[in-house]
Amino acid sequence: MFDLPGMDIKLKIGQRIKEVRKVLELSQESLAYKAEVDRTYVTDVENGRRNVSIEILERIIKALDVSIAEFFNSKEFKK
Amino acid sequence: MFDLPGMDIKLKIGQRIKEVRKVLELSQESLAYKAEVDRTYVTDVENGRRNVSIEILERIIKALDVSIAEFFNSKEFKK
DNA sequence: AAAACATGACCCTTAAAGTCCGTTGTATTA
DNA sequence: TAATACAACGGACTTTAAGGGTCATGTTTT
Repeated sequence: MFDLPGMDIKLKIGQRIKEVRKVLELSQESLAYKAEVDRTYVTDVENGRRNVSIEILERIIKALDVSIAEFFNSKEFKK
Repeated sequence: MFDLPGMDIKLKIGQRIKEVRKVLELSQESLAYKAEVDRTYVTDVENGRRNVSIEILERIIKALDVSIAEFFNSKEFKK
């Protein structure tokens, strides 16, 4: 995992989702199911190809069982 | 300012932006200019009428001179 | 070796995000 | 009385997010 300061926000979001998902030992598909989004959509988000809206992102974060504050309280989102 | 647990994420985002903007004594228009978004867009976001994408939100947060982590490290985004 | 599972990479609609032109209301200040 | 600054709102327009389809690939299980 990398974290350059000027790194694309979409990639940061993606890797953070993947990171939390892995801790929960969830597949992309079951995360997608919980968040009520398409399976391929989760793939795209994790790979930084989607500029997600805050409502969809909130659903995904909720499905990861963390608060929004916790989700963003990670190295790549500080400074 | 209120904060019900089930409150719309769009409203939470909006009031948080307004809160930080007021501290900086910035007008909606000059924030819009800094964030390179339309002036009417800032009004809409602050009033919870826009489902902002993460890229636009990042620009607004940057224009508020806070990190993304700091922005979301606020009561309404915890649990 | 085949089946089942997980992920990734395209491609393509349509619903919605985001832009831009206004106008209106209010408060302040000359 | 105007003149200025800010916020809110509307309508029309352009761009893109959201969602879905399909095929390919790699791993694991039977």
